[in-house]
Amino acid sequence: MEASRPDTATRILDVSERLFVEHGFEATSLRMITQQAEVNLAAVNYHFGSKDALFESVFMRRLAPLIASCLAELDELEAREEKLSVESLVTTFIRPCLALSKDPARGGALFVRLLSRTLVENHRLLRETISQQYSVFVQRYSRAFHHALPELGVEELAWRMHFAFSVMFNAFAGNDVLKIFTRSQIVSARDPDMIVKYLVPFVVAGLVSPVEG
Amino acid sequence: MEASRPDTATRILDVSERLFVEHGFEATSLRMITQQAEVNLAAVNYHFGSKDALFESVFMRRLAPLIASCLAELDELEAREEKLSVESLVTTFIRPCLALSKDPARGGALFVRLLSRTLVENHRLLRETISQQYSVFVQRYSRAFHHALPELGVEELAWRMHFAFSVMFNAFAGNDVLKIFTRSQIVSARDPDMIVKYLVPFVVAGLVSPVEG
DNA sequence: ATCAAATTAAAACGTAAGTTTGAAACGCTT
DNA sequence: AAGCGTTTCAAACTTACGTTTTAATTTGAT
Repeated sequence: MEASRPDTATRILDVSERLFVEHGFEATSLRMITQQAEVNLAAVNYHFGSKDALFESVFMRRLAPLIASCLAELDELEAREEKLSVESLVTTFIRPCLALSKDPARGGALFVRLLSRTLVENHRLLRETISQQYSVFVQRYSRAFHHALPELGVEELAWRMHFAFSVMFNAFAGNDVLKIFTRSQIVSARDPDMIVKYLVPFVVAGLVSPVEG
Repeated sequence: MEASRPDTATRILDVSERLFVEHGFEATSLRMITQQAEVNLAAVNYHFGSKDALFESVFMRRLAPLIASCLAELDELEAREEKLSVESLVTTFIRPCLALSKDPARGGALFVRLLSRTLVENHRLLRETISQQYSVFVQRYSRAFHHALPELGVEELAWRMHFAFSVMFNAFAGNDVLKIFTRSQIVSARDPDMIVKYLVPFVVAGLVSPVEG
């Protein structure tokens, strides 16, 4: 028996996710999407209402579970340990990202790249909808890191978290600044596990480094 | 006497730089550009040939001097010191970025954001033209970091440089992952000098952290 | 002042975009 | 099998895009 063909809406979501990552939102046309999804052009507007609403659907399908996974890991860790290590905190974020990256059924590494693109493109969706729904994400991690690194002031901690999530995020998204300048794809030919092997120590070292006098 | 109005080509470049950053290449139309630059629609194609060529001009106007500044700092440092510290190496990259960020006449922080967008959008320009012209950039930094951190294997060093440039780059571009989830703009309300105060220690700590047994 | 080159201007061209429409096909309950 | 809401389909609509064209204007050297 063959794998049953997903319904129209799902086919549209899957193809859109890939095309939005490859070409960006503006450069991806509904005709490209519907052609590759083998559905009628009007199907997008019928099922989602508009191209903008389609984008939001593509986005939220992956983001909600990812955030939930991170917070679940955080819950579990806080229930298990009294004093949280920075490395274990970092891992609560990295493990769900890693799991997502290795699971083609959930879009694999595609969604992290989409998130990255969307962040840089500064979509209205991010500024409005998501920042309201998931502000708890930052709050939880801020509290946890504050307990793990009590010697850091709030400003310094905010910066270090900013840097830490920035580098983790771009690592999973495969955004290699240096590949701009060189053809070698050594780093970008990414085995997700390899990323973590080098990523965690780097991030932890930056987070725990002693404050300057 | 009033400031003389720049010539048409310059006005187009200035407006394009801002609009490409704000809306991206695809979402920026020649009509938006020429309208805000107060020039005729046909001026873009007359002076630059095409929208693609305009983008390349916008991009190279800033990139070439920035790269040159970094390499000049590197030259100067290598001529002055025998053994290079990681921090001084990091600074050869950060100082030109900082100078650029603080100089509105050269586009200020705009160009770093444009570079960031272009990287994520994976433009043909980056894959082809620039990687050939500026591969020396990566080579120089790779050699310098290898001398400063001889105990690191080539693979581990490549990853750490990848992470280091990633976080520096995103810091200057103002790409704050966490701002997705929270309205507070504490981190993003960026005084460039503040960035450096916290950025350098973070990056250096990650780069020099001991290799794991 | 003149003339050739460079630049600006207005208008139109062909194409592709997102969206809408109305009919046909389908699936399910009765 | 009939009827009805849901979904699919082909086609057309409006709009905006990048680009080209042709003429008007400005510029600069003789």
